[in-house]
Amino acid sequence: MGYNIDGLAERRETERTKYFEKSRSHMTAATHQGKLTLAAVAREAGVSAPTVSKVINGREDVSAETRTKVLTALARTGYKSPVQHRKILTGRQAVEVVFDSLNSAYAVEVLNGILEHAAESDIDVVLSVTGKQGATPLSPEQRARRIIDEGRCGMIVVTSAFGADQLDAFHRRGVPTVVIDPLNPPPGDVVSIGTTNWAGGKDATSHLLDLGHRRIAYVGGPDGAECNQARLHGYMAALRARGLSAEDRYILSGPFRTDHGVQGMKTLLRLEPRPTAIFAASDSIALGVLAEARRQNVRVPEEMSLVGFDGTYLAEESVPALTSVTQPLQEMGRAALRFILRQMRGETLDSRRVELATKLVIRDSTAPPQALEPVA
Amino acid sequence: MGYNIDGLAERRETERTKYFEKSRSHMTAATHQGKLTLAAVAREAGVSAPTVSKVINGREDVSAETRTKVLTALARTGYKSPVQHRKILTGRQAVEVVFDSLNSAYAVEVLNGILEHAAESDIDVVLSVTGKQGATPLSPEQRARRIIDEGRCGMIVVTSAFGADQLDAFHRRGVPTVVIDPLNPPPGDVVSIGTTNWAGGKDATSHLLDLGHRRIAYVGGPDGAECNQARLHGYMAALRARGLSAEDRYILSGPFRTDHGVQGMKTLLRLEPRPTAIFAASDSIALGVLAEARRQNVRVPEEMSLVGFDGTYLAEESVPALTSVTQPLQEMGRAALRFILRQMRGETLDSRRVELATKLVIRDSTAPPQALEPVA
DNA sequence: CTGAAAGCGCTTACAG
DNA sequence: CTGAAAGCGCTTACAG
Repeated sequence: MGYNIDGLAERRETERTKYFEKSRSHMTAATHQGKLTLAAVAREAGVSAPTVSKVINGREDVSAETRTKVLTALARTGYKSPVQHRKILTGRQAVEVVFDSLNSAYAVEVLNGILEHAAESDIDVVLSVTGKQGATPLSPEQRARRIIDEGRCGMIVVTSAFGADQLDAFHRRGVPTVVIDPLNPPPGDVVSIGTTNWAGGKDATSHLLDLGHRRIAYVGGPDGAECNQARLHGYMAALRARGLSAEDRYILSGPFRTDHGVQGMKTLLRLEPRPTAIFAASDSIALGVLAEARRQNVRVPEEMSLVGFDGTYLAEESVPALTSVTQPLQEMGRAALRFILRQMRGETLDSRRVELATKLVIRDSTAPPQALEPVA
Repeated sequence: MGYNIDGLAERRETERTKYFEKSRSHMTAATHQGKLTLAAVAREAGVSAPTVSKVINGREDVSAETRTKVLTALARTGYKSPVQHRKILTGRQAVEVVFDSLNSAYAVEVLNGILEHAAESDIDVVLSVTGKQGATPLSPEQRARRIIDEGRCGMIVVTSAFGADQLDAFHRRGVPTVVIDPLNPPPGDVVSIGTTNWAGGKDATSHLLDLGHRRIAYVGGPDGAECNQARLHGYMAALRARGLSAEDRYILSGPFRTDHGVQGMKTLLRLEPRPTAIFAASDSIALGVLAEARRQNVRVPEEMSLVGFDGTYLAEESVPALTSVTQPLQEMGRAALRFILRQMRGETLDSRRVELATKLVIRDSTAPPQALEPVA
């Protein structure tokens, strides 16, 4: 056998991780007795060893069908290349995590969830941030290669900087990959985690309608973002359910940032008639709305009700505290890692898309329209 | 050839590390032309390949004389096993980074600085957070052992959870370690990075004095924290320089958190005479002060001036924007990593303690006492 | 103690 | 697109 891996195995017998044990339990009878070689995987998949080699090395000259068979066999047997194998015997696993930026409470909460679950599972987290790439920008193939070379056990993507080609490159090479709240649906088989944005948008809007508001504006997120579209459609659905229709001029879009909220509020306050309530697509946007309201002496919630989205600590700490649609951000992070661990163990996933439930949390920024008394 | 190392070498020709280049320059003519295989080393040593294999794998059944010949040849040719070779060609170094928590703009900014410099230096960042430790709590020795086993190139500590014993354990084992803004001075030789807290505290207070304030309160950080003591002493020095003395009841302490600011403001507003200005030991504390001011309808800066500390985006985005002592947080992160890289390279450091300069940034939360007109 | 020979696991080149 | 065959580099078993 190659490169003295077994000597190592002997010396460090006690350090085998639970994974390794688990992955063994998924091996089929055929592979159970022998070593788990590439040839064994080939047998399992009903193809030749060279074909498995090609799939592992990301060659193009493999049919989609064969590739699928091989990937399945790889997952089922829990095959590890000698390098990975050695890594499992001697070291800790690490998951690669990539964020767009950490400058949002949203990102930090998701990261907290990942870190927590990683600590529990004894896995390292290798963090990087898009835009802070090294001197040499990498092609999707190179990046995938590197992830494999470094022996990462998977990839959590919380950025829109990775296109479908990149995600596909990870997936084709069998790197378990999970995308959190993607702007666009990821390609084919890549797992994605989101929340019930549509329901959240509907809940936020219904709450305002229940309070008696009829002119409700939506200060939305980026036009292209799927989560924003879902929230917008939830908003429209709630209006329609009461026989109201959305007015274009009450619907804005822009980045999930405070300054967009400031601009949006300026725009809305110039309208005649003004809306009496605003549903903001994120807490940061809502804080911008709130700041501009304060500058223009528009009292919240007396003269303007405001609902945010995300439910981060920003919502709790703002004055007035912000009614907001809470997303289980930590849980999203935890779930992402959980999925990767499952894929590593070769378990079959029930679904490629998971939506966790949002929950409207009512605080002090919403009230009936034209309320005369400040909320206590 | 084995495990695709050569294809890799081709594809990543440009990425060879200086390392590798160095080892090449040691190759003899014989090995220069071909690949540097174990067989080539054998030729060089005048023995067979199996013999070299035995030496590399630490077998006993090799004569001392033969072993010496082989070791010499190994050194002269710079032979690397496939695994090592691969690691050199593809492998990256990683620095271990430990935070107390990421739930502060302060922490995220420091982390941003680390990530940025890491990306530039092609180094991975392995992040963890204190309190989210795995199932098995590690002893200082075990933790140090693990850092070494995983081949980390260094350790950046932004937490008070590691005591002097832990830091010492890292240092004794030769793991380059840098502590950022430690609550207490780290032991002996460990490098620490901070800012000019004393000067910052003095600047903040002098600014308020210059505006004409005489009753200035300090809503401080944790009693034990060195950075807090320095800020407090800067505050007192500024007062003394004007012939004023600090009043105990104007000096509070507590955690660097919003709720402490809220409580502090409640306490101060009950005093008679009230202070006309507050120096808060962090932006989060200042935001708590600001929130309570709003609740109690105390206008800032007209009825109460407020200076924060940190200069994170929180200060910029608050309404009114917060005058604050800016710390170069990103630069602290960058500097920490820079120090580790230097220690790795064996450079001698001029100093075990670095203080970066703070800078007072004046925004809209400070004004002369009892100003009648709001600041534009 | 040494190394020729056999073997292992993976990859490559190429015939079909 | 696939896989039999050849090849590579390292290791092992064993004859001397």
